[in-house]
Amino acid sequence: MSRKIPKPTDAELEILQILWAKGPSTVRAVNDLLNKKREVGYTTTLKLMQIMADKGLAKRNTDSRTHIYEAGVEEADTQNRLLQKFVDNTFRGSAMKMVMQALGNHNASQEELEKIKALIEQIEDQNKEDQ
Amino acid sequence: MSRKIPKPTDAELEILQILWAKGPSTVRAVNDLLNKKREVGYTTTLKLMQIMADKGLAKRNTDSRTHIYEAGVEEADTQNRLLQKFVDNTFRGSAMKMVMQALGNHNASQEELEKIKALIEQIEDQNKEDQ
DNA sequence: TTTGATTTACGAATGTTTTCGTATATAATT
DNA sequence: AATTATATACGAAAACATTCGTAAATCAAA
Repeated sequence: MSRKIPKPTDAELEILQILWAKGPSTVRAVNDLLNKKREVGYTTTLKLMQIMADKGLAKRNTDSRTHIYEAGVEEADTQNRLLQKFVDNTFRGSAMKMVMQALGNHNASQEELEKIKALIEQIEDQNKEDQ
Repeated sequence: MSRKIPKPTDAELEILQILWAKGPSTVRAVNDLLNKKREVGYTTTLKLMQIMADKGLAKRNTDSRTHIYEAGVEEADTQNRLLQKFVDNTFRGSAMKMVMQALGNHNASQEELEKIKALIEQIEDQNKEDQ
């Protein structure tokens, strides 16, 4: 059993963001949060979360009448998978091209730049070891 | 006239990549290239390219019987728009988080890292001027 | 207990994207 | 000229994603 968990759709990703940020939640709670951004019917959210549970994108606890849902996939893993696909589709696989564009567009603070520099140094050290 | 050009779908983006890379092309040429990656029927590609022409995502020259299509949107612009949306959806708007993940995942060469470092310095200089 | 509120389940309508069959026209080949 | 190959046009089927109405069950309040 246990088939491969599919790529979340946009609406599913929106819900995953909430589950990742808030942890185990009711449909009501998720729907309330969604409605701070845009209008969504309760049963719409319910249906999506049921589908997500089917797909394995979410887990649910049905012990009490009010079911509790939590993310069934890890945030970093999922982001990486989506990132990989996005880079392939949009930047023809060139992660570096994307990074350059993102850096160029975004108004990076000094603090952020320092973090990136630190990471780059780390990678450079790694590269040296690999030689 | 000239209404807003919409975000390309996945299949449309795949075709745009080819048009960006190869320049003006026939449906046949695009379809052949697509088929190196996955099986697609000729009329499927044709239909998509016609839709893209309708939307403004592609331009076409119908002078000869065999129409010539070219990209109707610029590569960098389109990538940036899609990047913005992707960062919002997947990284809750944090471009930096995404950059860090991309750098971490990807096996960056020394040359690539140098480019990024150069860009960072450039941004830092910019930041200083802004003070 | 009766009424009203909240929840899940189910199915179907709606909307969008992708795919392709068929018809028709034009060009190339024999 | 007749046949075959290649092209566009059109429409609709198929696949997928989103939305919501309605019913049934459970809980809370009057």
